[in-house]
Amino acid sequence: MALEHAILVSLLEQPGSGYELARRFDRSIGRFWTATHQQIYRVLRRMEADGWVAAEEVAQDGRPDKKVYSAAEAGRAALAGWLRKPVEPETVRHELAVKIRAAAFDDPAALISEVERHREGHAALLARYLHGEQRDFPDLDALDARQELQHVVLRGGMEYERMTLAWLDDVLATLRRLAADRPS
Amino acid sequence: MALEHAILVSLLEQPGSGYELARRFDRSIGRFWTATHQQIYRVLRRMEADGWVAAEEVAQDGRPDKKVYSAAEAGRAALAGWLRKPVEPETVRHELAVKIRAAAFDDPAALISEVERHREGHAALLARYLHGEQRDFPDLDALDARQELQHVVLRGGMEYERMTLAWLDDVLATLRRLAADRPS
DNA sequence: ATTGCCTATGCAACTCGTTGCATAGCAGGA
DNA sequence: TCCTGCTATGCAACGAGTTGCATAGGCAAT
Repeated sequence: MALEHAILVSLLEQPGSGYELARRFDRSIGRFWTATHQQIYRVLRRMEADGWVAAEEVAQDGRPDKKVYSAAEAGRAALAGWLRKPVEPETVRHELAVKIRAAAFDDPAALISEVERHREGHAALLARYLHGEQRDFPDLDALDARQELQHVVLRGGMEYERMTLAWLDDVLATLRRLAADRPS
Repeated sequence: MALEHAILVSLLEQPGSGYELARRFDRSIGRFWTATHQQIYRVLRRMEADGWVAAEEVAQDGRPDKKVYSAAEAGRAALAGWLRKPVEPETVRHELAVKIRAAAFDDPAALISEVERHREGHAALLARYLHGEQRDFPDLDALDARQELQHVVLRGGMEYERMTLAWLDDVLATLRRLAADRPS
């Protein structure tokens, strides 16, 4: 259960309501840990019961009330404990790789447009990363510890997208070669 | 539900029992789609009921009987349909990235050994890929369509590991710099 | 006026995936 | 001899994650 820890990190960086957390998970944090608002609300209630976070009801004008959560001392301690515990390697689910192997039993050309679609998505994500870097890290020589760590994660995301784009080009070249060799 | 499709691909490449499939998922296929034997047995029963696979009981000598499955025509058709349907981008779960951002609220030095452990795991996996490539693709200039597609997926895995190793070196350098700057 | 979207939280039902355990015969080593 | 491990399948219970729906007021556009 790492969702708790992802929420704790997000709340330590900035307190917020369940709704706000859900939107953060749709944007920055969600690049490496996805969650829906349902999960977030449920886990927040459990974390509040466990004393990991503190909630404060905030009445608003012309909007529903919200509960603003912030990380409590027990939560910070739990996070520190988790940091020191080894984590298993991620379980991978790479559907496109399955499709590529499946193409051997069907028409390879049928996959080309799907791979192109994925390529566009990754290119757009890389562009978003680069844009976000310019906005959030205008001076890369003057970062504090927190920003240094955020930026090294961002660099990982950018390198992943670059590598993926190059690989998808490789896949496309392979599919086109196979389609030319044996036109079905 | 893509487990069905991963199983179909594996059975098209080579028929086998649930147990054999589980071992394949631990080795080759499992690099991009993980599954336990429990999932595989359950899904195989459902696929047999749907007519996607055909099963044949095989009595063995000195071993329990096994049910050898092979892909049926309906399964192949379902796979072809799936190939042509767009697939959503994968939901990412990158626990190490969460930990790195969490280190900002704790001691960055506490993460170093964990990152080194991950680095070793990725280096070992890359070595296994390279070894498998030598074994399964001795002559890269004489591949049929199926092998071409298997190899392009393997290239993706290798590139991913190389990129990850470089990134983890970057992470380690960053953590060590932060640990030296503010020794706690 | 109505429609649709945004904020904000939540219930209920479902599927997916994991974990622990059970059976059962055979092989190999201490 | 006992213990461990491999082949081969499966049940039962649980936890994680998804989907559909509900509420409820305000805002903006058609």
